[in-house]
Amino acid sequence: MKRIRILHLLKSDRPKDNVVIKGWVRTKRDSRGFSFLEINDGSCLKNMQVIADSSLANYEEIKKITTGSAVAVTGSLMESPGKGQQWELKAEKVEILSIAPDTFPLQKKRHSDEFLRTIAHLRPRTNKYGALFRIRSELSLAIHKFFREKGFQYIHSPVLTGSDCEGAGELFKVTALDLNNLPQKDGKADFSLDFFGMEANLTVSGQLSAEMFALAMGDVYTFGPTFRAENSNTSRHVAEFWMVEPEMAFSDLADNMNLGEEFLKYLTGYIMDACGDDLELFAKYVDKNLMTTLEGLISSDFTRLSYKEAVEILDKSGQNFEFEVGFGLDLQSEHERYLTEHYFKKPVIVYDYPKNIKPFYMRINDDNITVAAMDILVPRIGEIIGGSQREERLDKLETRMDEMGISKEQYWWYLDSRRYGTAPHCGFGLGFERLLMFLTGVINIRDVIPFPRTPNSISF
RNA sequence: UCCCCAGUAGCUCAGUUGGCAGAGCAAGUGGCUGUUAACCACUAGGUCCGCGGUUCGAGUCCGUGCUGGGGAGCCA
Repeated sequence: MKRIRILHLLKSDRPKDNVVIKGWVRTKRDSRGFSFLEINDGSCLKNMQVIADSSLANYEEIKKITTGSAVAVTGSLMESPGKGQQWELKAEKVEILSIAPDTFPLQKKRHSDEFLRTIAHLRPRTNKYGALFRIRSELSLAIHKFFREKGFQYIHSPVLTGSDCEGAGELFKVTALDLNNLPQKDGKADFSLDFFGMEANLTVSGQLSAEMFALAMGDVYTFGPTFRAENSNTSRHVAEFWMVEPEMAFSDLADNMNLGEEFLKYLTGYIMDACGDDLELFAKYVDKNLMTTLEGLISSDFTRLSYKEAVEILDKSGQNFEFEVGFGLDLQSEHERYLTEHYFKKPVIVYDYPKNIKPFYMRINDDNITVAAMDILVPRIGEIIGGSQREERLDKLETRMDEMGISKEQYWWYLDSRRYGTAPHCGFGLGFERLLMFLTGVINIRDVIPFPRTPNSISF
């Protein structure tokens, strides 16, 4: 008989006979003559309370069931006479699929996030991480739904790349050469003998691929893993993370800001709607202000101001910042958080940054000093979206690449898009994990990705 | 990579001035007629992160290494 998921069973509007559930025992409470089993199957936060009577043939075995054991229960769904749950399952058969020995590391009480990271393979069996990864799954779906409704097409940008893209961060090198016996040429490794005949890396961004496709298919997006080999040891960085990168043809920076704002509001509303029970756990135990923050994002118009105005506000703030504020200097975490958390108290979009702190592909403004860039800042996270209008004019792009010492030969294909039917276009990148942190109130990025990759840590 | 903090039972943590290694939960045994992170009693459980030093005596003080965390930079 096919198992029914606890999520669906708990939504039943009437008693049901002959149902089968399969899952893991969260806790067992024995009474004289019968036992209560709390079963969780991962389909939802709630457990199914199972009543196992001593009249069951294998009751002596049932009494030995431990936390973490896997069971299949056949029985009748009945109204529960006890308080705390509407339904319970009166067992007719309890099949013990496997008993977890007493070394099972999860206790019924709360564990620290630090400890759970050391058993990342078991943490989805806890309430918090089960809820988190259900939200992660729903959020992925919501991203596709948003773009589909907007007429965007999904592009699979490559994971292996020959270019280093915007020079964003350190690269993970990819090779099929024998690292213990590297072929040498002029004292260096000879990658002409490697699989691709040249150096290859894991991608740091799908943007350049997305641009090529936007200039063919109109509106597109990528959503996939990206890799940075930076030795970052913070609660906001991992070496492998997922990024969403939309790219729109025939659009300018204002369109880009509008899309970013609409996108964040859609996703936040979607999760509040689709993940009520799971989100409630985070509002209750992780961040008491979570719902206020999320509702604030949905209901407010994001403040839009130029980088120049932002610097003026910071200058006049009277705050004692650790880092200097001034035109031409990048905004630091503390500056971004001051703007969104204290000064405006809502999401903020900063645009028109000085060109010297931004990459080569951003469109130069008429002042020849700033570029058409925009960052969206949200409370608690800081920068959650970074984007720009791209430089579509071939001569300006080449000049800028020369200035910055970027090889035009290597990017011949990128420049081709500006030779043949170039058009204004723009896009942005959103760190998927950072969005999850914002939506759940979780403060460490290692806790919103199934198996985090950080310096010195790739055991799982 | 830099600055700061921490490491005691399977887990969460206490351990006073340097003087017998502790509690709750988990585990085991027994009890309890409907429990809700059940409850009650009992049992068992320790390389006090590693190495070195000071001392009559170190979980406690000093040095060093490792691991984890917080903050910063880099960035998403």
